[in-house]
Amino acid sequence: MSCPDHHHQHAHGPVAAGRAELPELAHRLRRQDRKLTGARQAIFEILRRQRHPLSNKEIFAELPAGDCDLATVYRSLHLLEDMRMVKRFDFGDGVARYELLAEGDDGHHHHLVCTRCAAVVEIAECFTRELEDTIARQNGFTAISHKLEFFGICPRCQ
Amino acid sequence: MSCPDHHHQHAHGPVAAGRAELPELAHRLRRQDRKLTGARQAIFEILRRQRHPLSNKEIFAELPAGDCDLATVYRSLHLLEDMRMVKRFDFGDGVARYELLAEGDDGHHHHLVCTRCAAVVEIAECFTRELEDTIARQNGFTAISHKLEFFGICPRCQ
DNA sequence: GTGACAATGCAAATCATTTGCAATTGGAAG
DNA sequence: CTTCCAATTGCAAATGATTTGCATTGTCAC
Repeated sequence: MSCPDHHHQHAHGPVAAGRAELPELAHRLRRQDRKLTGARQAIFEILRRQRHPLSNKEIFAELPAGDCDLATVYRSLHLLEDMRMVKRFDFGDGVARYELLAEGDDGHHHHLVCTRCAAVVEIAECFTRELEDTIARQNGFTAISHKLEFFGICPRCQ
Repeated sequence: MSCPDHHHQHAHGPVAAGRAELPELAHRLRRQDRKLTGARQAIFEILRRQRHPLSNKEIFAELPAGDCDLATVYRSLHLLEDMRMVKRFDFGDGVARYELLAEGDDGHHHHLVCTRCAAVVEIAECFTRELEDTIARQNGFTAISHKLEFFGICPRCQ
């Protein structure tokens, strides 16, 4: 599904030019009998612009004046997560945060979060698949995955 | 990255610690003008017996018939956490779980959780302090720590 | 267009956790 | 063994995040 064809990209004016992502969203939605609605496009855009984990509320706040209900934001993110277009992260504060996922990317990476100001830095993978496999094998588990986040105090908060 | 070996069934506190724990609890409580109450003892006992992460509700359920209020369980665990006698874990399902901590032990270890039946296996640390330091240095962070949990499907659920 | 069914708004419902407050209780002091 | 007072607790109501029922609206295949 990496077809970068975009012969009809004028749904929205202000949208960054040269991006094939929206049509892809539309395509992936329709393939599952889902509809490309204004709310979904807007949410998608916000995630594309803010390339770091955003909570439902933060996304809702970015939405142009009451563009849609908070409940719709929740529902949209669940859908996008099921469709693997978005990945959920959990920083342990009881709030789900989401990041856009590139097609084909499983989005696996980690973060370094400041415990004072909540600044977030992305961390490249530093864990071998090998280790996961070893743990899986030793315990007889399958379909293994892991969640890893780092916490500390950022330079500015020190 | 180089991961020595890890095993399940790892009890994080020497068995010997078991006996001296209650008086220790009392001592540590009094040192901070805190009281050794029935509820706290009971909760402590439960955690000592079930050596694996328990949620507030689970602890509450183990408590002899309405021995204390759920709110008290929550309050007690916060207190024990502040006193570092208990460590909180987060499996990403929006429920806090706690494990007893041996004196002096920072309780740092991870788990392998079955996504079907929620079985939990303890995993020994397999992450070098070194890596944490590198990440801290590269980003200018201090007081760094991390949270890591593994998920998969256990043998019985496959 | 137009109908079918997905999607949304809104409000009420859940769930985990917290908190206000009055009534209790541990434990240091007498 | 009382006494006293801050620490605790029970209870109920309050939070906060997230979910859901339902009537209405919006998309899109035909």
